[in-house]
Amino acid sequence: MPPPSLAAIAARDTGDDGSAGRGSRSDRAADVVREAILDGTFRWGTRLSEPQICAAVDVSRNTLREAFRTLAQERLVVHELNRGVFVRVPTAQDVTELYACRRIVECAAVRCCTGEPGELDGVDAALAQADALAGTADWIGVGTADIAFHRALVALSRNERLVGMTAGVWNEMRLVFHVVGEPAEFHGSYLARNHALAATLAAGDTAAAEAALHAYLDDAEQHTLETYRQRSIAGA
Amino acid sequence: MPPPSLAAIAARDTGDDGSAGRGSRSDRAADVVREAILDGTFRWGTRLSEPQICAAVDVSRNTLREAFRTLAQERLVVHELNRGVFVRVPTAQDVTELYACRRIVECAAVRCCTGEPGELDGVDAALAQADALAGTADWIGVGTADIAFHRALVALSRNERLVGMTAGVWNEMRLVFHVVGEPAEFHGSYLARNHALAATLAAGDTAAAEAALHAYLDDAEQHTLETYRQRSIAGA
DNA sequence: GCATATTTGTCCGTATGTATA
DNA sequence: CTATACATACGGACAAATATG
Repeated sequence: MPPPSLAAIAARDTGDDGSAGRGSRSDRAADVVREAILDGTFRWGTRLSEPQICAAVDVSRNTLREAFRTLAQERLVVHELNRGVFVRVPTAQDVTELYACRRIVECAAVRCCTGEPGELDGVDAALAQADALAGTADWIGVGTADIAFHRALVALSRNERLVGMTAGVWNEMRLVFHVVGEPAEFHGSYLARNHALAATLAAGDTAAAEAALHAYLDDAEQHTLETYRQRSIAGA
Repeated sequence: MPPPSLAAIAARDTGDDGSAGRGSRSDRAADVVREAILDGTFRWGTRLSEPQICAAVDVSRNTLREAFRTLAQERLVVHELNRGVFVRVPTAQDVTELYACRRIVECAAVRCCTGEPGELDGVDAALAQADALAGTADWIGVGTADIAFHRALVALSRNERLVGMTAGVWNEMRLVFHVVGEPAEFHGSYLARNHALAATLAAGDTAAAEAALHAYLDDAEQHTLETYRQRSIAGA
């Protein structure tokens, strides 16, 4: 297999904002690699070679290793001693735990919904984004917007710490979507349910919304696990 | 103020297991510094000087910086660009969010209690530890055991990811306890309630246990915030 | 099974920029 | 305003572990 287009990654780096001002160098290196993982440039299970990526993003090994440490804590990569860092491969067991976490946190956050004006702005924005991308058949983008929608649900708790705590969950969900291959119909069916959920919330019926969300996550979990079984992906 | 006893920290390093075998050097450096923060050797707000700690734990700056990155993600220290790393100081706002997270996660975990034999072993062990330390008037130890008790409650979910997600919460709670100064009576009153909670769980009444836990966390939050107000600790 | 090449883990020295006294 | 101390980042070096032929 040919190495991923590292040149394109380096280009993204410089094209960011021109001046290399804000944030430390290792943070910006982490940004570039994170983006490449989330959009699928670095596929699940790929080993990330230090020398190659050092050259691509133009940082020293020490700086890149700090960036790797950040990404490891974000659950995007796993670090194996003396072997290097690899893009994480979520197992079937991971999928089960991921959805269990989401049921707990998302349902609790929805219960915090108060109905004050503007509260659902973030939720609606994610929905609009998903609609737009579905129109252009960009299903990876739709998957990302779906994640943004559910992250916006957690933000309803108005608890910055809870949002930060779930950051790793969304990263792993992005990897899960890449693993299942995101066929066109995978996210399409959930887009309608997201709309229904938002409407229930806007109507102020948080109890019904919570119940619907719980069922939604149960269904999505089963759907994902079924896809895992079909493709014989490791579950240990 | 005199610098903390760095020599004692270095001694702990070698006294760990003799051979410096398992884990990377940066991981072991993080272990030493983490322990020093959790047990109060490095007080809240303290700036952690790279040169001093490098000498104390006998690692290079690059390695120590990797360790700092780990501790920052664990929420024990905060990293300010070009200024260094500081032991985190939880604000009153942090306390509020912390307890909100705990209400959500701990109550959900308790609901997962099935009643199978041995399920409460971790919970009981933490209680026994707290009792023993209360007997020796080691109130810092009692606070740590209290945290271990509640961490064991989360483990009832049998969700390794949920346990990992809350790791930062327990670290910050430890810092909160250090900030409030943990007088003798601070943890003592909750020890009895922990025992009652465990008894309710052992009896299989998870609904009552969840209600009691919710009330417990409400009370502890108010108690902590009151102490914050009395000592005029920043809340922004 | 063995020798070799690659890669990682760790360290040092140093230059540059930034904050503080 | 200058000076000092410190954090940031680089490049090079070597040992150890791993992968490859």
